[in-house]
Amino acid sequence: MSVECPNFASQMKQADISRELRAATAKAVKTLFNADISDSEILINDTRKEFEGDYSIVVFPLSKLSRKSPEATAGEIGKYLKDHYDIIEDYNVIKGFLNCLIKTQRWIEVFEAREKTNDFSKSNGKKVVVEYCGPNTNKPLHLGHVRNMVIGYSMANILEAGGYEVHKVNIYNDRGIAICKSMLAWQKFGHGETPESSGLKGDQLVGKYYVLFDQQYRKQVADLIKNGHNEDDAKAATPLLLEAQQMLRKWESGDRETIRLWETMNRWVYAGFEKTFETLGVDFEKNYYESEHYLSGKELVEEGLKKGIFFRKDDGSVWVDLTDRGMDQKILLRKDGTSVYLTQDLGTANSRYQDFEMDLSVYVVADEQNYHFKALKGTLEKLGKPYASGIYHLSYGMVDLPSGKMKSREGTSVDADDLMQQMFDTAEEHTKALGKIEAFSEQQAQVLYRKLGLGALKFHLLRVNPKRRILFNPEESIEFHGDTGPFIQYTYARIQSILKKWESMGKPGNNDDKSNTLENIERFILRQEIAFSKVIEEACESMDPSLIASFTLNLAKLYNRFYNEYPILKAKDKSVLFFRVRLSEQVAKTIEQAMLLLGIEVPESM
RNA sequence: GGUCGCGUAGCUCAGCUGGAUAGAGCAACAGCCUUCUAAGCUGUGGGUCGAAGGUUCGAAUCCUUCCGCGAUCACCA
Repeated sequence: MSVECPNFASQMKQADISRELRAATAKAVKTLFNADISDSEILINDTRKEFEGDYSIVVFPLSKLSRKSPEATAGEIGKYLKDHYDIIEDYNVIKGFLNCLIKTQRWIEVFEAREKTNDFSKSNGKKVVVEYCGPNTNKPLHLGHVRNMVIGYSMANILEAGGYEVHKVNIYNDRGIAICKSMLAWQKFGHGETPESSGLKGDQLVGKYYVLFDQQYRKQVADLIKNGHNEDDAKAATPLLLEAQQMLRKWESGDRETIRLWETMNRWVYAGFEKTFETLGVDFEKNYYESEHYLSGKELVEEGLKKGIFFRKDDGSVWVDLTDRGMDQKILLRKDGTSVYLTQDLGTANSRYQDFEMDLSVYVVADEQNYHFKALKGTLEKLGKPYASGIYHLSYGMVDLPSGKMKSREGTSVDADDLMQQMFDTAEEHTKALGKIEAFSEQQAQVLYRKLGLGALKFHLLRVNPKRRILFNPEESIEFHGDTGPFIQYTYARIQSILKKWESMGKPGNNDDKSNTLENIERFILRQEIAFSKVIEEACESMDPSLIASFTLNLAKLYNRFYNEYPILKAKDKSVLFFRVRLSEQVAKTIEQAMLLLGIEVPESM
């Protein structure tokens, strides 16, 4: 059974003039020069603003087929197009570029088609799981997690717009030595402190003891060094570290008291994380816990051994040889039979496939783990797992401070909750300074500050290519002017203001009022509008939300130029007024959709 | 040392599978609100696209070498 539902992408394609032009050019080449060329081989650019035209066909490659000069070739193709396609108003040739001016009528038709396709609904029949966040449970979330979450959440939205059925999941690294350090410090120095008794968010409370552990630990190391130990010995021999290791062993052997403490403190952390997720506006369909999976993956190792893909060394440890893929040998089981990181991820990948049977599995994880994911994928491929090829590591660069890497235990990391609060405060300052929201209730104002603060923060993180490192200077606050989230939000709010005013005017204009002129800037806006679906496709293919960010920024810039240079509600001609209102409305819709793909909300006024 | 990534204006970044005189924002300077929201718009200055070769009609983009920065190559996760 198949349901015919409007497919955003395919309808948009019908309204894609550059695609029409490409097909027409291929036909022209066939007719004029009797040469075959596929549509995709024809390169079409937006005409640069210093020349007349909407789209430019790059003719250099075609002159090989015509055996004429680029200019002559362009001239012939231009004439053919103008004679045979009524979408061409005129053309001109400059060097090897054929600049085509599209008829106003065609632009209007395309615009009307665009107006009708404002939702994405058609599925591509594929499932994707997006794993993001992946925190340790011994400390609160920091700016690095924020970048991760914002990328993951946005990429999930973009994939959904691209037709995927999307499942967002989180993985909690809830066991190991790190959480034991927090537990031990709390046990020794906490005096029974709880989130309730201290008023601290649970994750902040647990993080406090993680930092405290490190401080006490350093003190002990210093003492040992003073008493004649060398540094390496001292680091390994402090009573605190030995105790933490002891605690980890007790945890692994299932010691009831240790497990109970671990459960309690993790519960605090999860409650704290939930608040941060809610404030940031991200969510997960399912949570995975390392504590439930760290033993799994062993069956896969058995399977690999049986198939002869893995091998056992003399000491009993099990390895996979990835040298044929330019990697090394990787250990899978220690000689005592315990599993390592890679083994665990083998196990989680497997159970994830049992849970979702996804076609694609996206892991949003920092680029320090590039090698690990290459090894994971390579190992699963060797095992012949059906989901191996669908593994995609969405690798992003870490966030640095001017002083270097963020380190939670040294207290140098930028706390996610603090940062968001700071953004809200800054948004409030800016807004109050402008004094445009007197009509707002306190409640409405708070909602606005949150939208603007998050808009600024998320856009700042998403507008750069994920694989780039980001330098965050706490001394310089994130901008609200220029190429920013609030600038785009402002553009949206401005349009809403126009639309409201238009309504209060009694909505002058109707569909009989056909405009037959377009300003250049209006054509530029339309050209940008109809590129949206292609940008979504590209963002899916390259797993890169920054493409959406650039697109949206450009659209907002074009609109603001238009807004500043031309009257909309004050246009003299009613048909022009009506068209400009509709164009504005459409731009607002696109901005809203695009921003939602980034996980950013837009305000009705600001 | 091996592998991978990055290097574009003072700063932060765009630049699609090679295409026109390399584009924005910030910062600096000069303009634009009795007119639809000035978180806006316009203009000016600012570049040997890390370096050198190569491929091409054509290179920031592709190839090679080199320089600089980072990550990784853990029986940590």
